[in-house]
Amino acid sequence: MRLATEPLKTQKVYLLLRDKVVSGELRAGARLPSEFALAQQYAVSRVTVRLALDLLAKENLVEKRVGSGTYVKGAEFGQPVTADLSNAFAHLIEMGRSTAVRLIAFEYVEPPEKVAEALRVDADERVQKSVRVRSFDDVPFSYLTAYVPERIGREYSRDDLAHMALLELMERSGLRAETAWQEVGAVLANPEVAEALGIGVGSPLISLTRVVHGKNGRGMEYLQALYRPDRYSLQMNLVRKGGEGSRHWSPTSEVYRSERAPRPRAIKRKVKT
Amino acid sequence: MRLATEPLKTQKVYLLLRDKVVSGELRAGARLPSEFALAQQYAVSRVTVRLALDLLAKENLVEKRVGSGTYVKGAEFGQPVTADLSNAFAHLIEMGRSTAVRLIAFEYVEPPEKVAEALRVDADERVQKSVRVRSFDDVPFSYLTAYVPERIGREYSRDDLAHMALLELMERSGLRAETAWQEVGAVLANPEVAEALGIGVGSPLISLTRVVHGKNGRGMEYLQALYRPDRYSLQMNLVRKGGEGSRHWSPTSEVYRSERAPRPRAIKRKVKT
DNA sequence: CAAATCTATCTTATTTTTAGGACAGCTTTT
DNA sequence: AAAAGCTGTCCTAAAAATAAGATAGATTTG
Repeated sequence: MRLATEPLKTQKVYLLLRDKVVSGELRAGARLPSEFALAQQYAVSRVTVRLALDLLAKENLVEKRVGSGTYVKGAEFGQPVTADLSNAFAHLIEMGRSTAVRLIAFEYVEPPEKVAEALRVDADERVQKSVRVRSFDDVPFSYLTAYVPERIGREYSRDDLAHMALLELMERSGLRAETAWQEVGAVLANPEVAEALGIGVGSPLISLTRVVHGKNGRGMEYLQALYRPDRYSLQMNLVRKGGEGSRHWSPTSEVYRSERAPRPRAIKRKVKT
Repeated sequence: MRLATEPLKTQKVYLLLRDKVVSGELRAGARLPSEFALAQQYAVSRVTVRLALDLLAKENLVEKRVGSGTYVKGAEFGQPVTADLSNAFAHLIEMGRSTAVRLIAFEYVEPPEKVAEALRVDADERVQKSVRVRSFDDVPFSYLTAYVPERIGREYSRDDLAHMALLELMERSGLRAETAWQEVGAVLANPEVAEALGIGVGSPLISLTRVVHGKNGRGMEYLQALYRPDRYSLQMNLVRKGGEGSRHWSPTSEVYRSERAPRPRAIKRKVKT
């Protein structure tokens, strides 16, 4: 297994500057301080600053102009292609349709403790574990690990899974999802996931864990989803409902942002012989 | 400015292992693979693995036993203390009450472009920028950067902000939030944030960006929140609404997980003279 | 009790990163 | 046109991180 990243100080300067650019603290078109000035500011050598800037340039966040300076290259990532979907469930189905899926793993295994608990499967029951990578415009953006009780999993084939959304398959089998719980967090990409998503090990990922229950309260699906935050984000609109005194907010929609930079970003990885 | 962190590969192995421990993939009491095995697995030297493990041990996440192995030291963070709140808005207020806040910055500035756009402030209008760190049990878990149009910001004092939730202050001034948009993502901690949250640079964070609009459609607040995923998570329950054919899901509540490990974790930082 | 396994410690060598500077050439300003 | 300031490139040296292996002592297993 290979661990590849930017060196230490470089990485740090890179992150600091990236933050300033992305957050908008440095506006589009603005010139960054000179490499020398930055070097002094962060108490590192010019070499280091230079490496950091090169990373930003490769990401298309800044532009270096010889003899002039380094400029923030914003303004292009203004209009992300978004698909506004009116509810969560349709969203899931839609995702299954409009994006390409690669099925990486498909097997029946003993469930990890957490999964067994969440799905409330019988002690001896096995679960179907599948790993899928979803892409949009040939750029992978999500890494999905799903666990489904065997009795449910047998209702569809390996091939089905590669073509249809999981919940859609379940609907087809007459199973109806009733309730779901989900949790959002952030994790770092491990080598396996990093490879599949074309990012560096240690990149930040959105983690979404969802447990779907059916009518009888038994678990239907345990999903662990990892998303590249630059390619996918969870968005929601909240509207205050009810009258004057009410403090109730209600989400109205979830938005799926597919794109930010126009072209598939080159896979950044150091390859050693 | 001083940049201090763990070395590169060490840092990475540390983060990867930490993730496995915190996420529960490695259960409390379980023995990690031997140092040698880990070294092979991650293709690094034993020295590196060792450094990473030492960091985990210092954090009290694992325990090293001479001659035996390294063990996950969990069991304490079994039951996250959760406060189940029935809606988003009350949630925000509640957060303001039950947790301690440290006001790091409070000033009136020209808004970053993004903010100006989102809030639709006048070209020359300034905004109040505040940075707050919220703690629970003396452990910081969120880093909040809020922008409020000056005319609204003047309605309350610096001191108010250190004691009450922002939206609550607005309500007090007779302003009502009507709609909001929010986006969830993941980012890496930069040195500033890392310092404030007591974590290492490059740790993963949940990023939540929210824009709150009032009645007239003008912006009231632009919030950029960063959360430690091990101390805070966004949870929601979804319930299918409507009859047979309906595919509508509706969130019912948001849950705030305040705690995971019992005691304030020591701030891990290398201090260089 | 012996064998196997594991962590602790130390040593040496190699690789990678960073520092610090010099200089050429391009751009902008004066 | 000259001056000032900037990036691109190259070089040398120091510092830091990592690799790889040997050995000692603790612990567990058979």
